[in-house]
Amino acid sequence: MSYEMTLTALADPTRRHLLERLRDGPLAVSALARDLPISRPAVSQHLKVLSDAGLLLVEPAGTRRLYRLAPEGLDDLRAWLDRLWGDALDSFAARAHDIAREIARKETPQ
Amino acid sequence: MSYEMTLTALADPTRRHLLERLRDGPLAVSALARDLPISRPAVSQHLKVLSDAGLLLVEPAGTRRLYRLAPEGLDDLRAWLDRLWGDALDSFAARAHDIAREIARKETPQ
DNA sequence: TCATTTCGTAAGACATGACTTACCGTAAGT
DNA sequence: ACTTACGGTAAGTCATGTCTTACGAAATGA
Repeated sequence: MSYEMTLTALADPTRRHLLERLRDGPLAVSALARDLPISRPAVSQHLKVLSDAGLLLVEPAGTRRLYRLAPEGLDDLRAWLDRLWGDALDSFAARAHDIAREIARKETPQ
Repeated sequence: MSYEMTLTALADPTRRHLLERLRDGPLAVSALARDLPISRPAVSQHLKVLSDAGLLLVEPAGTRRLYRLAPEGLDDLRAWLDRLWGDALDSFAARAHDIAREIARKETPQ
């Protein structure tokens, strides 16, 4: 949902591995846990974090639960990144040296 | 540098706050620490993480060190996000229900 | 030269989060 | 009804990371 939760979810290597495996289509929990060095409950916990962050969707299929990437899962994060690294950044980069010299002469900021 | 380090750096609320403050231009360490509820050394440690991840550039100015956003700091992360949430995702989203029904009938995967 | 300011690093305390095993509920097959 | 397979949750352990204080190095000004 929020970009904060998205970043928290993406910060873990195991969770990134899960996302990359789901890149090729939906998978059940046991299938995801099969080639990981951790227990199945641990995978379930990671899947919960990813789902709560809006990155995954679940679809029950019999006794199994199929997880897949949520198409709009990255929207909030992308919006935040775009806002942070916006156009103003480029102009500042161009003026960086001038600004630094001003500051060195104590004209700006603390 | 790597998108892994970028994600680790962006996962912390304090570091995100630092980035947002630097959105408006370069600042020194003490200035950044002034309106944060943590000590100045803690800020220095966060700035090191951000710099190591390629998100910040440093420019010495007298006894001070001016930190600013690195214009290309998000490039690797953006590339990884684009690859993960690629076009194939949409087609899978469209076929999700069909796939789920196949799986429920045990035709696909574990 | 001496004092002051700014900042990085080291060492240790503490909180957070990623694991484990144990357990329970649900769906499907016999 | 009984068994098996699948998966979520709880409780506790352990590692990782985020703080703190203490200290030292470098630049500035008197």
